[in-house]
Amino acid sequence: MFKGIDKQLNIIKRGTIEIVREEELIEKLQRSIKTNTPLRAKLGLDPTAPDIHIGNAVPIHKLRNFQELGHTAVLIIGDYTAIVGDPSGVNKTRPQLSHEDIMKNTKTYLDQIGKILDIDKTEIRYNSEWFKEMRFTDVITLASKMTVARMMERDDFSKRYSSGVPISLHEFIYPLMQGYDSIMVKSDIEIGGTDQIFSLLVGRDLQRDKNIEPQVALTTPLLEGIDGNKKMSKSLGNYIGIYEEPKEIFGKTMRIGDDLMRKYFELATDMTMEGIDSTLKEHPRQAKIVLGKAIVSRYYNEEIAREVAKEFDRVFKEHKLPDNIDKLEISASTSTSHKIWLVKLLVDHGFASTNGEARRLISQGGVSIDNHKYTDPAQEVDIKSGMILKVGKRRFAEIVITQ
RNA sequence: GGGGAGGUACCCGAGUGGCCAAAGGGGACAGACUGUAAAUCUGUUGGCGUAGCCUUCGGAGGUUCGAAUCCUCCUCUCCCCA
Repeated sequence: MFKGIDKQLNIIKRGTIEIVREEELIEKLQRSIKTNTPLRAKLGLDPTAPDIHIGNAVPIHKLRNFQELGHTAVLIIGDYTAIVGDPSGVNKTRPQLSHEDIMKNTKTYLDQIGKILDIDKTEIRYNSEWFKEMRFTDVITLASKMTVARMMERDDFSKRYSSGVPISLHEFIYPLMQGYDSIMVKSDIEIGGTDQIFSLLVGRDLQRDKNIEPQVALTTPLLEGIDGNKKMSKSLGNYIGIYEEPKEIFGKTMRIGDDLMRKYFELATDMTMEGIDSTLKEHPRQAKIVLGKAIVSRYYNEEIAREVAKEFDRVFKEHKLPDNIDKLEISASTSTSHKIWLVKLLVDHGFASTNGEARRLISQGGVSIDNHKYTDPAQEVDIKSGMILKVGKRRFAEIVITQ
């Protein structure tokens, strides 16, 4: 029923940074095979941002690997840990989320996770299940398992402390909560990004303290955002969301730096290492197209991937118009002559958020209609249906005048 | 509880009475170059139908012809002592 140890290990180890400890993982796998019992692989996600991107999808795909190997995927929705906010790797206290935000984010999370995991086979648990029942004395007891010195060994905390950035007391509780989750779901293996290692190890300590066999901690690399240097995150705006339009996913992928390609291939696609190696020998642009298609295929399908790649070439290589241009409807009643102030046109239809921004776009040569560039912010244009408005390099709209 | 230092635009950070819509950097946006690359270079980056006007420097008052800058109170943060 379960694959052999080597086969399983091979899959499990791809794209991981560290396994603490590998011997224990092997033991667990052996026992699993012998007793025909699936292992429980845990991944905790805090619904702190409403979207999943290909960076935080990395550990989710790792969880999927376990699921495909026949083990039990346990997904923790950290509706209580989200109240605290994971201090890992950040340089300031995270804002506390309201219950409504958490519930809203949870909903989109679950919708999106279905793109990666087999939801029906996934054990989904909310950590409010046990945390909301806790009494203050329980919290005190839990807190007693951790020392301040150990907490301060962490880079993120010690840096904040020495540079005078506040650390709130409740942030110390976070890893304890995450570790406590492991006890409650009887975790055999916990997956997390490399920045999670501390919390994962705390889980082991807490389990040991309760005389439970410690979980194996498995870390996956953090994926840099499309800017190429900072960790991919929603708040930095350097992410590729798995729920974005295929052409957005593809376009954003094409914009990453060449040297980031290998990592994206390895962590954001299902391609084999051999396939990746040979693809990277091609012209970088060609390789990047393969990458873009692979990522789109992962969350949509190959046909859509082919289409967006084709469209991309049309627009940016052949400099033609895209196949599908968003319609920009203008009511005829706005003006009888259809003469409209360009600035107003841009602002009214979301191409700029303020008049100032629209003026800037225009005077810098970023706006054209039917290939005619307008550079005077005071410009009024005579618009007709069918005219093509272009803003910047990649925003297009076809003007449609409605009665 | 006592003492000290601070809160400046999206972020970091300069600015101690007028020359401040506020240096510099980062980010973002646009342009050039290109492979829509990346890197680099140039420009823009509070609002307003913009040679002008309006609103900003934690909050509320006050002094002054004039306040980010001085005073009072409030509030938040950091450090030292207890």
